[in-house]
Amino acid sequence: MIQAPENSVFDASGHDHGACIHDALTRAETLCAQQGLRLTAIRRRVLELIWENHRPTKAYDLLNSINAERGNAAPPTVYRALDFLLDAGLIHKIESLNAFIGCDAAHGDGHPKFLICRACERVAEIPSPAVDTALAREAKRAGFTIDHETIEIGGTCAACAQRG
Amino acid sequence: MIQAPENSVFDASGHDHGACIHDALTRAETLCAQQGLRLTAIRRRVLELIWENHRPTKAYDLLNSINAERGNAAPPTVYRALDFLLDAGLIHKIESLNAFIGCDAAHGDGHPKFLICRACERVAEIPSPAVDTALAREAKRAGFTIDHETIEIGGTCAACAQRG
DNA sequence: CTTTAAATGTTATATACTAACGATTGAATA
DNA sequence: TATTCAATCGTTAGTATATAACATTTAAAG
Repeated sequence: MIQAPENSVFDASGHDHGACIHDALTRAETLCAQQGLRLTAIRRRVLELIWENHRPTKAYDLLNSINAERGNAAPPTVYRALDFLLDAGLIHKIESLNAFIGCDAAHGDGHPKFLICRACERVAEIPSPAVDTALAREAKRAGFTIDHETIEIGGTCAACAQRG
Repeated sequence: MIQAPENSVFDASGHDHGACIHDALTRAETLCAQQGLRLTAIRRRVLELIWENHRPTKAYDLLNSINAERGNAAPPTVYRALDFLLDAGLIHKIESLNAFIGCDAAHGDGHPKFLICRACERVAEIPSPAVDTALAREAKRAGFTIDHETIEIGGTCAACAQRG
């Protein structure tokens, strides 16, 4: 189990990880039901593995886990599940790590933004309307239409900075 | 030659590409001389190829170009040159494309930020103190120390939007 | 049921990157 | 200028990430 640090967005103290995973899956089921998407066994399991890990998770780690359980997965099995989950907005890809993390909807309506601690490998999905506004202004100035934002801030979280 | 669109940061009208490449290499030479870095033939040629392309350029495309010229390059040849150029701040890696682009210093002192047109594949490196400020504020709120920012905004540039 | 589109299995391959070690080069200095 | 030593480069091999293509299975809809 992850040791609990003490700051806000990275805070894991009082984090009931079992409930966290359960909630994420419930949200996924609700969303898929609403949108007429099929959360199949593989897709559900991949999502669950990502939430269990609660860190950016690599495709081949997922592949190994799936294979340990069912013994018959090839890369496309996992990549197709990941593509589905990405399209459904249930996970995000962290481009700078080639890894995937559950969407906790902390970005609200805005674009997702991540603080990534290199020491503990944990990721916080943060809202920041101010960043969105500033980027929207820059885009407008350039006559640029935004589709997607990749905002990944690498560094050190408070807990890791404190422990040296 | 790239057809010239008409907006600001993506503007290529009146762009003398030969001079642009030449300037970039001159800047690189100056910087390396100042810092006691060795801009060797391979490193220089890789940088030049990236600027000639003037788009995010893949490592293996560079490898193929080098091989067409000299016939004896393996992946490490290119990756080592890219590592050098990255460390020297002469190029940036676009994480969302696994590709590399010349640093045009448009970010000034701040972290580099990119507008990436999916239609024409061109990239504009934009300054935005407002974005930097907003992110710094969010990081501070979280007690997070920033090392590196990956900010890549995908979308459509004005010229591509106009031509449909 | 039957049909059919979606999902999955399977094989193969493309793309991205790195480790390790020997050979060469070139800058510093004896 | 000869020597030395660290930086650079060549080379082989391997690991990591991702996709193409097509066969088979599943399950939703008629």
